[in-house]
Amino acid sequence: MYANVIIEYGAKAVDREFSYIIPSELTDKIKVGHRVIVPFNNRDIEGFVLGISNKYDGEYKLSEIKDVCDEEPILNNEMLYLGEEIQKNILCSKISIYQAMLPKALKASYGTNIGIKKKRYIKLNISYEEANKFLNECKYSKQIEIVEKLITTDKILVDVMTSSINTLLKKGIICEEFIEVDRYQSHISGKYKVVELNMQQDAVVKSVNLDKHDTYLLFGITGSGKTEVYMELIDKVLKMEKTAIMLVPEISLTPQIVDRFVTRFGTDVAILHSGLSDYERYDEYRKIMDGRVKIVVGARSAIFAPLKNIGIIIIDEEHTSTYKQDTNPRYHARDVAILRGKYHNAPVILGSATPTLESFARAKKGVYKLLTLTKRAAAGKLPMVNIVDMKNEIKKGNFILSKVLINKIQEKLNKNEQVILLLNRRGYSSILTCRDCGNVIKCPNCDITLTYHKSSNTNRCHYCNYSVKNVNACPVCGSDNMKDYGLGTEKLEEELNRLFDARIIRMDMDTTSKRGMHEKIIEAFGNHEYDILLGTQMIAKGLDFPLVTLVGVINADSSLNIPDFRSAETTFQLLSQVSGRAGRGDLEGEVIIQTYNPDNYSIIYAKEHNYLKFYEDEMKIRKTLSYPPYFYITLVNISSRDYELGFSEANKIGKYLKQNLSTDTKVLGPTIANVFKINNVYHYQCVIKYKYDDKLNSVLNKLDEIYKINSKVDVAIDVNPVRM
DNA sequence: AGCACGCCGACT
DNA sequence: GTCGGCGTGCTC
Repeated sequence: MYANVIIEYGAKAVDREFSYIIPSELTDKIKVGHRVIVPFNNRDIEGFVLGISNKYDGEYKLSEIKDVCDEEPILNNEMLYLGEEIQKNILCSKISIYQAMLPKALKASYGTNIGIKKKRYIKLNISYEEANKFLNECKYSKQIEIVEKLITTDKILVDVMTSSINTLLKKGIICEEFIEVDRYQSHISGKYKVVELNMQQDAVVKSVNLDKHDTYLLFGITGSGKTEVYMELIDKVLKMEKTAIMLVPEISLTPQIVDRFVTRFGTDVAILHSGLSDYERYDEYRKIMDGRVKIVVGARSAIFAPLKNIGIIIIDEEHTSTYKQDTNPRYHARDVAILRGKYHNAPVILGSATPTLESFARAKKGVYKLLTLTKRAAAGKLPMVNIVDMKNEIKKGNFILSKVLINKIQEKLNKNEQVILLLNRRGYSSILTCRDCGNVIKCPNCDITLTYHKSSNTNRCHYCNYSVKNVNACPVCGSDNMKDYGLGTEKLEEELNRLFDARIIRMDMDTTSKRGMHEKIIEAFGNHEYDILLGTQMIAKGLDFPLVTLVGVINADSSLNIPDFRSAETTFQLLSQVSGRAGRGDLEGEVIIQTYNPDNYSIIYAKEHNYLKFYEDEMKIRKTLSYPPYFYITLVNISSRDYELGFSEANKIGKYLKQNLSTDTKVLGPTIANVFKINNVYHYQCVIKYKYDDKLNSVLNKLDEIYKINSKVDVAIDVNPVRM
């Protein structure tokens, strides 16, 4: 018998199946999907069996499979099918897709050993009669104590072996039992309160047909109780003896969402997010594989959770760009969800207060079924939003916080209410410049300015992590007449501490890099141990604090100025989402947005909570400029350490695309990428815009084929990018 | 990806 | 005369 194996290496050059002989002693064991050890190029590596046949007609002298790694196949039929389908739409190696589906412990990776943790228990090995007889005869108090205890309790956990235990084991009075332990313990706080659904929520739940596949877009304003709808739907699915996947943005995987699911559904839930260690993740994953849980709550990769008999897939905050992986394999969880929904004949629910234009357009066309929630679930109304023109404030000398915002913060502090402030930039200041020679301090490896971090007194590059001690002198002319511009969260925190006598906590990548810090900050703020929470966009999503009555956006322009055709959309989404954090309880909330562009439509529509108007205006622009959802986009990124070579190859590729794609397809570029130099690698890009192009896939595949053996120039192809 | 060849420069 | 730089090519 022969097996076709894909090997663990993700390199494009070995992205194909290799044939091996299945030795006779393994023929009964090896099935498609099994993880195996094979000799490859004089060393042992791991791979997955993708096919088995009884003849081989190639000309290679084949080697034998060395061993099978697991009792059961790691990839089931559905996963194998998903791999096939996903590869049809995005360009990447097949192995990279299978690896992305699995926790580290189960990936094909020779030498990685992440095992199951077991604990030692002892229990009685003899009958109670015999045990009593032993107690009468035994004269060692320790041994008697143990046996007496084992008569009343089934088994005892043993942390440290003692001589008494060893003796009892040797005599055969007791025996050992090793039981798998669960290394992940979600700290559950509180009890689930049954929430009565309002009429709108109830209508939404009723209009989802759980017996067939359809994709629904649940368009519900912030605070309208989407999570309650999800839980009700999942409850119905469980009653049908089916299972459910619920995706949330990584950042929402805070105790807040986890709590609600765990308190309501208990041990039926497995949680998958990046905060887990490889061991914890393996334990959670095995619960899913073994069918011990019925619900999986997790971030992007949880869409691959090997649940059987799926009855519903929910993607919360569907507009979130992290649902698309930004490294190979560049899959979008939404696409995988729909594939799986079809496979299981189960509905897929996409939920958001600010859906992507693509999704909303599909809902309008009837491709998705539109469900809406227009009322806040609690008594509260949507918050009143005020826009402050910072151009006027600057004239008054208010560079960071406007007078209005300062007054409002003080007012809330006086009332013992809470405040959230959003500033989408970490560090202290983003630009350091020399007043004498005009030099701007830049990263030596990248094409961007260094950000000054006061707490560590370093200048850091947010692209390549380059870090250098700040010496407060110009590296060009030596002058110490340096000036910093640009506002970051560190400086804002300093300013808040100067202005207010309040308990302030900052949440950004720098304060949450340690494991568990994210949860800690959110819990502490939720317990009102702090009055003001300031942070980057990680504070914008999913948080629910009833005492928060004021949300301030310090600089609404930062996301507006990004050169990406979606910048208005992401700004609108960010402002709407963060505004939605205010006034979620009984208290009314308000929002203050500071901006230098008070007339920008995305800011004005966010103020008015008017998604539909934003949608209409933005769609007109997209139509004029031939952008999604009117056209599809594929981004071809050409990168090289060699500036000249990159340039010439990018031109070759541009020409090749223009000549070989359909005439209706537009090829823009090559141009230099958004950030030209990252880590000493120069990036160029071509943008392909198309409605339908049957040549595209083969042309891109050919391009990929050509450049996968080129070690000097790298070509990365991103189908339907979420960022330009 | 990782490793073996293979062909040209600075050293015991 | 050799050690070793990393370019090229192959792996069932």
